[in-house]
Amino acid sequence: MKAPSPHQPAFRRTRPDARRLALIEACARVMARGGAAGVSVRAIAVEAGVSPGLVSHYFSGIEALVAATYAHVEGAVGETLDHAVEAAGPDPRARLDAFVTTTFAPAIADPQLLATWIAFWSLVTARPAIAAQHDEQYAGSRARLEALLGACGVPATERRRAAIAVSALLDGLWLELCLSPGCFSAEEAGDIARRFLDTLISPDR
Amino acid sequence: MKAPSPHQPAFRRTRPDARRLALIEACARVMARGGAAGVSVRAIAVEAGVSPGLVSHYFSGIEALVAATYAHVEGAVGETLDHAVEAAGPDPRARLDAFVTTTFAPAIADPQLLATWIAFWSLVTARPAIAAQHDEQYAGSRARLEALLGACGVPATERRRAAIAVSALLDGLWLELCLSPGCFSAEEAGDIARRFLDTLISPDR
DNA sequence: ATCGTTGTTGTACGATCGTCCAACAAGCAT
DNA sequence: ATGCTTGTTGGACGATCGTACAACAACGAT
Repeated sequence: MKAPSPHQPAFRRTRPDARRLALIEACARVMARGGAAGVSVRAIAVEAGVSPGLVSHYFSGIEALVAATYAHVEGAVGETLDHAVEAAGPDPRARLDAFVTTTFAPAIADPQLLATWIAFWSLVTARPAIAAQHDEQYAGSRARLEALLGACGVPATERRRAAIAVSALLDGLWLELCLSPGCFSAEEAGDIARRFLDTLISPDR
Repeated sequence: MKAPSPHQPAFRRTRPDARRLALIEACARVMARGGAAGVSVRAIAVEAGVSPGLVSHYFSGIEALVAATYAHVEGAVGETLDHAVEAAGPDPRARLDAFVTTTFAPAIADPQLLATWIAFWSLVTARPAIAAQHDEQYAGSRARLEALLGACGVPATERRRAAIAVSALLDGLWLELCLSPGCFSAEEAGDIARRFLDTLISPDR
């Protein structure tokens, strides 16, 4: 090597939004590995390969980073579900079934993903801002479900309740699937959810 | 005051099991007040009115105390549900409805109670012993539900699935009711669950 | 080639964490 | 009244936490 360069850079500068995203993804990995209790500024900095000071530079605190990570992971989950629904074609019921099946697919019903939710939930009760963020996320999730149910012929007057019910059933199955994966299978969860949908959607169409 | 006593006792001795229970209840109160993240040996000791060293004396660590607290609170919830079922009389469907209604009653669908569950859940992924404890609790909960469903005429071959489904729906509704109490009411949650039970229980009896 | 900006580093700081253990005293047996 | 058992205290200890900040260096502008 001719090596005219006296040294290689000790670090690389990055566009703020890219660095911010890297920190968020590092936070998600740390939570996935060590659980919600293992998150710390230093662990995240090591995971992202940066100095601990950077976390404070991009986020007002560790809680803000957890909240941003939740928002990011929730967005990714939403995209995965949307793509699955779109790939299912035009038939409304097929789209709803795809939504259910994907909810229990390995990419989403992941014990490591649950750690992000738990870390976020643990802040909901005490922090009003976090509670508001959760309400917003839940409202969005329910709206998506209402649209899918409406396309299947669920009357507008029943959509709200139906969406709350489906959302709760899916969440409950998803939670248990993550907490004790050996108790029942993703296929069973999907069957249970689809059978429930049968009772909500009138067959006369 | 004649006060022949030079001083009043600096502390009172207690039977080990009573002190242990007092620490568990103090842990539950601390979690209810400050969320799952606020639990610490010192906070629990202050809440229980004892010295910090006592926590280490009765429990091998803070995680063991959280696990014991979860077991205790879960037992109390189970008793509340059992009493409600018993008070509902002999009719199987009335007993099942009482189970549902009580699940969403203020005593159980309590945001502060959720903190205990979250603190416990945050340990499930990383600690095998905690995971085993959760599996045991879930199996017990499902068995109780299976018995109630069986009494309502759900065939034995379908009981397992039905219990998983009902348990998931109740858990999902309970979770959302705790996380954002303003989104829907306990009455709505009860109506949704009872309507779901209608679809599981054949009316021909 | 040099400058200016700003993303990044590394550390110091005080607070708080869980754990441990020797000393103490409350209450029962004698 | 006295001694003994043991529940209880209270602080020491090292580790780790979140935060703040002055110095540094990468890199585009000039």
